[in-house]
Order: sequence, then C-alpha cells, then structure tokens
Amino acid sequence: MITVGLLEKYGVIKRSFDKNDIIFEEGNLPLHYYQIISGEVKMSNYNDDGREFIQGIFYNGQSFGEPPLFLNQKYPANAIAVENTELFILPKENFMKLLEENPKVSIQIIENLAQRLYYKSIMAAEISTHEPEHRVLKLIDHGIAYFNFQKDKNGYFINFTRQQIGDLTGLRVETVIRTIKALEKKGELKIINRKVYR
Amino acid sequence: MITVGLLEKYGVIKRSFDKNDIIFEEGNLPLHYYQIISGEVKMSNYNDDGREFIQGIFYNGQSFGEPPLFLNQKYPANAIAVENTELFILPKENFMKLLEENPKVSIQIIENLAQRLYYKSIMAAEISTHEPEHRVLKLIDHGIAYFNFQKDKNGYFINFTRQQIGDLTGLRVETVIRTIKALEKKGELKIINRKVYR
DNA sequence: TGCATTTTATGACTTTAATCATAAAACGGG
DNA sequence: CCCGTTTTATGATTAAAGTCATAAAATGCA
Repeated sequence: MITVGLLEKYGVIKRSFDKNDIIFEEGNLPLHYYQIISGEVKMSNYNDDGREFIQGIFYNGQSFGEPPLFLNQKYPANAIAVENTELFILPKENFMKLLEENPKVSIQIIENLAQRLYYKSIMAAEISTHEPEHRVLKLIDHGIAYFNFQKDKNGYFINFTRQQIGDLTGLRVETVIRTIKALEKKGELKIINRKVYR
Repeated sequence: MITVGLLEKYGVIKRSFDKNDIIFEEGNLPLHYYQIISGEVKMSNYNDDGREFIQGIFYNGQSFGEPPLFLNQKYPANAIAVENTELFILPKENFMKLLEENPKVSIQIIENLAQRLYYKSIMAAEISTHEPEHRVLKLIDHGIAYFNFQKDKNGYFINFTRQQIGDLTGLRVETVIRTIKALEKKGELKIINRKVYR
C-alpha cells in the first residue's frame, strides 16, 4: 500500500467500478498500477468450459496486478470488482518514477509480493497433493490470517460462499458443501444457519 | 541475481552441497539469502504419505527462499540440491543492509519475485481447472521460456523426468507417461528414445 | 564391466471427486 | 413485499486419474 499523499504527488486518479465490472482482462498489457480505496476485487481465470479459478481476493488498501507490470508481460488473469469498488489508478510511467524516487516504497512492494508468493506456495501444494478437507481447512486458516475475516462469539466468520471456496481450492461447489459438512461433523468448524465459523 | 562484487562487499560466503543435500527445511525460520553459483536446487513439499510437490526449480545465478525472509515467516517448503551445487550465502542482516544501501537491487528483487508469482499464477490455474494434457503442455511451454531448456535439431529438449513433470503439475508418474504418449500421438511433442522434445 | 537404482512403460482395477438432476432456502433489487 | 437470482443442499451416476502390480530399458557408480 502506497500512501495517498505520495500517489497524489505522482498524478493518481480515482475511478469507480460497479459490482461485476471488469477492471482489466487476461491477455492485455498492463498500463497502470491499481490500489483499492474501498470495495473488493478478485483476480481470476476462466477455462474453456467457463470454470473459474480465483487467483486472489483483494480489499481496502491492497494493490493488485503488479507482476506483469514489472515484467512487461500480459495479464495472466482478469481483475473483476466483486462489489462496488473505488480505485486509485496510476499510469505505469508515473508509478515507475515514483518507485525510483522513493526507494522505501520498493521495500513495501517486495513485502507485498513476498506475501502473495507465500500464499500461492501454500495453496499450490494443497491443491496438488491434498484431499478436499485439508484444502478447505488450509484456505480457511490462511484466510483468518490474511483475508479480513471477523471474529465474534461463534469464532471467525468465514466470509466466503461455497462457490468461492471451490474457485479458490479447485473444487466444485457440491464437493465444498459436502466437505464443509464433513468438517463440521469432525468438529473442525461450525455451521450456524448456513454460515461457516472456525 | 546480485553481482558477486556486491555480495562480497557484504561478507558473502560460499558453500558446497552434494546431490540430495538439504539446504533448508520447511518450518524453519529463514536466516540467509541464497544464490546459486552452479548446480541446481528444487524447492518442494511432501504431504503426509510422502507425495512430493515441486514449487520451483532454480539454476545458475538464481536466488531462492526470499519471500519468508522478508516476512519473518517460516519456510513453506524445503530446498534440496538436485545435483552437486555451490551457493553464495549471505546472513539476513547483511542482506537487508545491502538492500537498504543499494536501491537498484530492490528493483531486481521485485522483478524476480514478480516472475515467480507469474509462474505460480499460471500453474495454479492449470492445476486446478485443466486436464493433464493441458497442464503438461503449459508446464513445458513455460519451461522453454524460463527454465534452461536447450534447442537442437529435434526441437527443445525437455530436460525433466516424467516424475519431475508429475511433481510440478500435481500428476502421478503413470499419468504423465500416458499423457506424454497421447500428446505425441497428437503431434504436440516428440519422443526420441524416451526423451521428450517440443 | 557388473549390478543396483532409477526411469519409463503397460495393463487391470479402484477410488474419489465431478457431473447431472432437482429443489428448498435465502437474498436482494425494483 | 414480490419474484427472479443466488446460494445451499442432497442423491444417483459417471468418468478420469490414482493405485497396484510387474517389468524392461537405461543409467551410473564402485
């Protein structure tokens, strides 16, 4: 996250997106740095028969879509507003200038990318070698640490739909529904009128 | 990749590892920056029944294991020498000092992390939503661009065993063997005395 | 050069999650 | 508050990759 003051100094603009609006598309060349003011953004891929894989979900203060910006490569996924969302948008050249002139920001960018790599390392290993229960639980536990799940008297409220959990773990909705039921039976999590707590 | 001169200025040491030696283990706290002088290193996870998932393979000049170093988190995977390997090793404090005092290195680190995130984004989507043929082909094509595959008269020589391809794509050896045969039949790649070319 | 190990190979079978069908409950915009 | 949409739910069936068994070819190191 880059401070508002600094962004403004380099000519940032604000832009609003409605729920389900596309922010950028897979295959396009990156031209901007994006940082969330409010709302929620997902980055995801669709395979040939329309099945979705969610690469990540981003909230207030977080940036997304930088890797291909640094590499001059095409976006490997789409960015879509999950809710009405307001963004800071900075043209690539301005962003690069900002980085050069503010070395401390580089460290923040590094930490941010490191954090995302860490998440992907964990989920990649989960998705390729673990059964559904393990995968779902790992996602949830990671989410408690890094997504914005809130704790109340029932425990942490897992603010994802079954479909989203499936799209993040490579499982189908029905499998997620059955897996969550099984995890509840084992006492690993609670279902209180259809909402999941851990 | 950080230049030798700079590394030496900050007190780097050299160390040799034999084939199959463990460089660091999952769960340990990172204490050093590692950069390969010669040889080959893999980072991988093992699940409860010993099944391996390879997070990445690294060659001459490449560094590995930085993300948890920046985050003060435990290593999410093991690092193992695939062949006899020589490494530059720099203690964490020295590495951080190097970064602070040499802002341009930050940009290189950023580009490196961005590259690895890009690879992981692609493979994560592959592993969770595509069939074996698509996964194997995508890995191979990515490998041609980013691993050190050599081109000869038969095409690019895919310098991976079937087992390695399986461990990188979340498939079993037998499945990889059958998939590669199927891809050859379709003309997507060549098998010349058991070696794979594309 | 000989022999143990690794890699590739193939067939039979099994298991697990995907698929398909259907529906009730909950949500949300007009 | 009504009605279309989304989300959760459940059972039956299927398909695809995993598992198991076995072996030949290739590799490598002692």
